[in-house]
Formats: sequence, structure tokens, C-alpha cells
Amino acid sequence: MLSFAEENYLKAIYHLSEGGSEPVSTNSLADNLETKAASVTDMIKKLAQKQVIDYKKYYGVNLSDSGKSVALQIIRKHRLWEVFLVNNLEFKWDEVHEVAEQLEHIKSPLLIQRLDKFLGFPKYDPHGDPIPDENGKLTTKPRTELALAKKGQQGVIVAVNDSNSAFLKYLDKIGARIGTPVEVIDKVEFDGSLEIKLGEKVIFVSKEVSTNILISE
Amino acid sequence: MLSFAEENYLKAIYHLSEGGSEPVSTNSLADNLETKAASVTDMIKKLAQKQVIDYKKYYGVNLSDSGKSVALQIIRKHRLWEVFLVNNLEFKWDEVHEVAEQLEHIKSPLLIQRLDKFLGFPKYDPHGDPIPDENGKLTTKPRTELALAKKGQQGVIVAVNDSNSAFLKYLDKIGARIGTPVEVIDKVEFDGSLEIKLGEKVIFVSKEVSTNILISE
DNA sequence: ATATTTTTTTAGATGTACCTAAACATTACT
DNA sequence: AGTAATGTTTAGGTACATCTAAAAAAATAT
Repeated sequence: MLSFAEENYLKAIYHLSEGGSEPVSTNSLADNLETKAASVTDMIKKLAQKQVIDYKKYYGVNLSDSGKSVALQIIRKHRLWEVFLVNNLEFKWDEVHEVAEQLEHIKSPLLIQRLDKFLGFPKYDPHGDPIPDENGKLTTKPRTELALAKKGQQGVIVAVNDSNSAFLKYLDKIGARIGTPVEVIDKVEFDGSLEIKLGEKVIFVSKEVSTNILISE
Repeated sequence: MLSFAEENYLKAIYHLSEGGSEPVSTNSLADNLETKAASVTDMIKKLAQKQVIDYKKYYGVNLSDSGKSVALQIIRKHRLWEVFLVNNLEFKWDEVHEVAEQLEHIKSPLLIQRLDKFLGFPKYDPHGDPIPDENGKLTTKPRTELALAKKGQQGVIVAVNDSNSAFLKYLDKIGARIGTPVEVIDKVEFDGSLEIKLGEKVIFVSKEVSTNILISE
């Protein structure tokens, strides 16, 4: 049985390695988990001993198969709870993260199975992120960063890259939600900002914002 | 901010002191929390320092007002989650305890406020125990142990004293649920067991069972 | 009222998850 | 290639929540 701290490490490694492909450095984990590099070294030694990661000194860590599976289960729980909070408890999409960070550590396979059923087996969370199934399988639709779209390109917002509350509130303000249609009117060479048609409105968004909006046709 | 362990101590003290009236001994806490007396002494010193309990060496502990309020909030969360599990996630009343033990420690006043609303502001949990309101206020209906009822007395099951899974499964088996009408047909002097009419059936229940069933008219 | 038993507390250890400071490896820069 | 900068690990220490064994206090029994 893994502790909350251990589970958080596995989740962080999963995210930082983009799904378990690349190795993750000690410092990037320390940053991500808001802790110190020395603490990370301590913990990854323990996780390596438990066989959930592969660790070679000075070379960073990789999730093992079992570690990846644990990480995906935590992500599954996190996202299912987010759906519950938004769909049933009137939470806004910028309010769910903190609470889901706690709920994701509740240990009860039955609970998650039943919650999934209760929610109608959702495939995506309120930020458009895919929810892994019981076996940890992800169904990822092709999606592009809005920042990479060409002038004239059209699409629909399917997800956001950042679940930061301030960012999501800004999106609410400009009327950008999952499902909102977008069209690139113009790209500003100077700072990479975009002029876009969002629903019925035409506005400018910074490069940073457009990097964090994911669209598909 | 209190840790899970600290919260569990406060909850245990609340239950063992019957709502904060009598002092609770070190050993009874150790028994209840399945830990050792020495560990309890350590912890109650810390809780006393945090002003959530009153502690005098060798005299047992009492909840302070703030400690009582914390305990009631945890009990509120526990019972609301139990309602959710039974009403919405198809859990049976003997399956909810363990999961609710985890869920009660989630820290988010908004979550509990919204959950309460979602559930329709329930007053009792699946075992018939009253749910404290936001201010920790309990509405307790008068209720008697079935074991204390007199021959010929009639009533309705309103709660159970023990949430032990085996006991609840037994109640399911004999058809005893919250709301089931009961009538005392006869009391057996010898072992204190009862002959009762439960719904439409007439059966015998042991003294131990009847002690754990609460009825009201 | 004294001795015995029970209960509670203290003393000293352990494992977890952190920390700082210092040592060591790797990478980047003239 | 040699040095400086950056990244990582080790060493040693802290707070938390637990433990065992022993000492001390309170309750019980003779």
C-alpha cells in the first residue's frame, strides 16, 4: 500500500515524463512537488526499492509498468471526482483541482467503480483531459495547441493545458469553454499573439494563452 | 490544521464520552483506536497543547468546546458521505463505514456544503444516526433500545447502535431495516432474549442484538 | 493499611517525509 | 582541457505518530 506522498510522486513522474516515456530529473520533480531535491532523492530511492520506478543515480527516474499503472489509477480517480464536482455539486472548473487532489487518494476500488457508473462512464474531465479506464487505458483524440494553428484554421476547444484557477477564470471571462468553436483570424508576428473568433466574438489572445488551449476539428 | 490522526482521536473521544460529557480514559482510547496506551498519552499531550482537549494526568481527557466542534464536523462529514454512498452509489449499509472513514478527512467546507445540498439536507445517515448541521447542532429524536422495551410495546426501528458489518448483514437477513415496525411479543427471563414481531414475521432475537436496535413510537 | 493489580506515564527507539549544508557528478564555458 | 556553474546525492537533523520496556500513580484486594 502506497502513502499519499508516494502516490503524489508517481503522479508527478507520470505527468513530467509525458506519460512515462522520458526520464524525469530530480530537480524537475522537486519543483513540481514544491519540495527540495534532497527530499526527492530520499523518496525515489524508496520508490525504486518498491519497484514502481527505475532509478539510476544521476540519470533521473522512469516509471516501471506497475508504477505507471498506479499513476494512471490515481489520475483516473482525480478526473472522475472532478466530473462529479462539476456535474453534480455545482463546482466551477477552476474550483475542482484542490479538492480532487485530496479525493484521488481515497482507497476503494468499489467506490471508483460505482462513481464511474453514477457519472455515466465519462470519457473526459471538465478540462477536457481523458479519463483512463479501469485498465489504465487512455482514449486520446488528436488535438493541437491553438498556438500552432494556421491563419484561417477552424476548430473546437476540446481541452486546456493548464488547470490554474486564474487561467480558467480568464477563459470563462472571454467565453472560452470546452466545445466553443474557434477560428484563427490572424497571427501577430511580433509577439505570437492571435486574433481569433471565439463563438461569435473576435478577440486577441496572448501566445501564452493560446499555448494552453487545445483544439480539434 | 489537524492531521488525520488527530481528527481520529477527537472523534473517538467524542464517541467514548457520549457526546463530550464524561472524561475518557487512556486505555479506552487505546482500545478504540487500536493503538497502545503510551501512544495515546503522547497524542493527548499534543492535543491538550492545541487546546482541543482538557487533560490532567491520570484523570482522563475531555473535549474542549473547540475540540467538540471539530469532532462534530468530522461526524457530519462521515454521515453525509454515508448517505451519498447508499443513496447514490448503491452501497449497502454494511459497506459504507470504511470508505466514509477516509472521506471524512477531506478538507473543503464548500464540498460538504454542496454535498449536503445535493443530498437534500438529510437529517439521518443510513444507520439512523443524526447528522450534525453546519453549526454542529444535533437533532436527536427520543429513541429506546429494543432490549429495554416492555412486553407488548410497539414501535419502529429508527437506528442501530453498532455499524459492524456482520451485525448489519444479520439485520438484512431477518428483514430489520430503518423504518421496520416492531412489537415485543415476549421477553425471555433466562437470557434476556426477545420474541418480536418484525414487519410480518415473528422471530427471536438475542439480548445482544436487541441492545443494538433503537426504536421509537 | 499494606500488598497486589491495573492504569497511566516516561524514557528511549523506529520509520516516514521532510529539511539544510556539504560533498560529489555532470554539463557548460571559455 | 581545465574551470565554473549546475544538478544530484550524502550526511546529519527535525517533527510526527507510532512502538516496547520500565517507572510511577491509582485502584483493588486481602
